[in-house]
Amino acid sequence: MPKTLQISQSLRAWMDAFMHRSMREWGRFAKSTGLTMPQFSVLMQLHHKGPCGMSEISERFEVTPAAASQLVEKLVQAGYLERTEDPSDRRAKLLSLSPSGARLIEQGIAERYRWMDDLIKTLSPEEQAKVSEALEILTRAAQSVET
Amino acid sequence: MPKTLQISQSLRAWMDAFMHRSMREWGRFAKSTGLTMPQFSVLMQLHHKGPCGMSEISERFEVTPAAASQLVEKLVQAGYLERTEDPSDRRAKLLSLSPSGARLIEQGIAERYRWMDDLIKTLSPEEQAKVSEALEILTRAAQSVET
DNA sequence: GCATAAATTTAAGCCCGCTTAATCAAACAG
DNA sequence: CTGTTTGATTAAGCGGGCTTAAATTTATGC
Repeated sequence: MPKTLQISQSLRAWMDAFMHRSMREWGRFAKSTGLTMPQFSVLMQLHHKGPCGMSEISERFEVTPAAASQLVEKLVQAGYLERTEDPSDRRAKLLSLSPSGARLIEQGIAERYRWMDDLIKTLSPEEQAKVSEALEILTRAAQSVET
Repeated sequence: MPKTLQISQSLRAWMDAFMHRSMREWGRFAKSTGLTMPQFSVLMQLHHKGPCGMSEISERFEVTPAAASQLVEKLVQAGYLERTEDPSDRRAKLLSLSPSGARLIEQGIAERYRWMDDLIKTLSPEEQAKVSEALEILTRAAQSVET
């Protein structure tokens, strides 16, 4: 088997195994907080990329500005988001996670990665070293390919 | 830095980078097919675990049997799922991907992993070998931890 | 064989996300 | 200053997913 095909297959196998678990767990966690997945995704986005404007939400999620506005409105009501006027353009709004929103996401991340930590514990030290190195390679490559 | 912490961090970094891209792409693809995420998830589940009964859907997605039934009904109507009587218990139903459903998922997977293949191409042969080995270790570990 | 339990389905109703269309306020171009 | 464009919001309406409750069919225990 050619190398490139082989690694491609290992990557897919891992991603398949991981994605299923991961998406289910996000869903569960979101549900346990009373948030819907779209709402949760917005919080995740803010956590990942930092504060942004309303239009960025609408673009990133590929929905109309109206939809974005309604989605954000609910999160503001729930106290997870802060929506302030953009000083440089008073038509625009600036969105950021509230402390409570940030706490929620941190907690979700912690829960979500717990099984991965358990998984790592089952590896021998040599395996851990190999895995660690490989992941750094991948992450570096992913950053350089980032759009 | 202790090994276990280090690998845990590399794993998280990679997963963060990967998950965001991945979930967005699944969403896009699902939308392009006219399916909703829950519908799509059911197809994915079937693809991943093979045929199963109605009750398994309801358990796995943590929804009532009624909800599962309605969800499946739409997928059957759309021609992506086949629903047959379980010969060993005529109350139960057996669900499996139709050829068209299988094709859909294969295509989604192919599109979804394209960027990963591009990513792999940027690695040197030695890096590819390391990554490949590490991913096999992880996948094996994930399977043995599987609930 | 009969009462009970189990696997699904159907129907009614709720909330949510999304869209389009209309509205409003601020920015901008002449 | 005025007409236009831009960013956001609101309202109305559609379809989806979900739940509960009721109905149907098939298995099971005694």
